[in-house]
Amino acid sequence: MPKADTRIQKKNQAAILSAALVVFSQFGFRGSTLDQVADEAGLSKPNLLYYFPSKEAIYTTLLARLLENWLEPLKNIKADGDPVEELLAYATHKLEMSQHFPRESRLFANEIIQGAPRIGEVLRGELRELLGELAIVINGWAEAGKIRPVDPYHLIFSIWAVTQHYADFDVQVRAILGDADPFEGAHAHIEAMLRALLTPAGSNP
Amino acid sequence: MPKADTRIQKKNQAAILSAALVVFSQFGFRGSTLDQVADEAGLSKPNLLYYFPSKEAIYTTLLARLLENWLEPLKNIKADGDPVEELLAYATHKLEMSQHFPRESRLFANEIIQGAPRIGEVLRGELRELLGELAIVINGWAEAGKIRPVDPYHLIFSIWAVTQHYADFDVQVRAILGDADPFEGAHAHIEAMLRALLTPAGSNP
DNA sequence: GTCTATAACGAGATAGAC
DNA sequence: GTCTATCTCGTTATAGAC
Repeated sequence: MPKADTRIQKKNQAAILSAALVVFSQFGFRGSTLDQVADEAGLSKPNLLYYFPSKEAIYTTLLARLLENWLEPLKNIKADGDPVEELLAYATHKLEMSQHFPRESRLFANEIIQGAPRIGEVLRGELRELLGELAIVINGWAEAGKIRPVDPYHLIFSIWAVTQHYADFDVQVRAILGDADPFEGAHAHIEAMLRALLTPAGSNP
Repeated sequence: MPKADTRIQKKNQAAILSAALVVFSQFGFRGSTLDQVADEAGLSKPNLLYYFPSKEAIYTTLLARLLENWLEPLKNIKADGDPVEELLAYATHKLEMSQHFPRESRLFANEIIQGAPRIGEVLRGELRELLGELAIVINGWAEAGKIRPVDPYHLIFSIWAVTQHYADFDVQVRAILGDADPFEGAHAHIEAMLRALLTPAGSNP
């Protein structure tokens, strides 16, 4: 990102990043070419490299932005809220991210599947720490009898898995469902699954 | 696959496919190079192309083999078995595939994320048909009161999602869990989740 | 700031000796 | 059957005109 000065520069930078998201999320870093990104952005290839020093720089800029949005919802789970509703709200938010930002999800998935060479440190650092804190909260809820006992880590993994599945495996989901909108049924199913798992025995009908 | 005659030929073919699985599952088709596959296989690049006519041919051979193992467990769900146990056995089997064949899972994930250009027909054809039949079975179980009412498609999606997550997002799972073995906790969690969701109200403690 | 042209390199595939 | 050498093309990145 050389200079973020004029309006047209910001616009071109945004166009490049938007185009790069489309391409990288489909083919991964090594499978994508600058020609594809340039075409998608409506710019020439050298012009891309005027705004960003390298292919790598475009990709890492994209990843860095993504990680912020990725970690932020985790921090919004409130220990003093209603446990089941807090976790349901988190899962619903993640599902809506899959619905409205599927390319971001696939970009992330590509990076992880390939061994997370560029964000491994974040996973082992900030993400791990965030989840450690959340695990304590969830364990506290279980001990207080507000939810049924559950492994907090695998609970989060399963929320990630089922929500991101609808973005990352979108092609497969739509191949099977045909014209039906996946997300309506998905939300109802995930809510039912989490309520069945988490709601303590003897709570409401 | 030119000739599948002699023993050494079969061995080299197997070495190539095994090496190709390692490489393609990590970098995807376009991100992988024949040099990498040749190195991994301990053969020269021209020698690879003696056994297979092209890079594409190696990849599609791998995909075709994978698809058989991928679809087969679905067919083993028996309509006359105990519903909850049948579905649990299927989920357990899928989880064990993630544990013992994670590269196959990542190869499949790469292909789907990139839009399934080579297996889209299988998804819209055989897989869709298989799931249609299974959905009828599951709906029958629900109507007979043997499981709680559930959307059969999203139930299968969620089983796929949570089991494959442990292979495809292995790096992230291990970054968070550290030294702990993911699969022990995973199995217990998935079983608890499915039993909570599926077991009809008023069945055993 | 944006373009054409091109350098430098990597990768899929082939030729031909052994 | 397997190798070395090479052809050819696609890709990243740069040089330099406008």
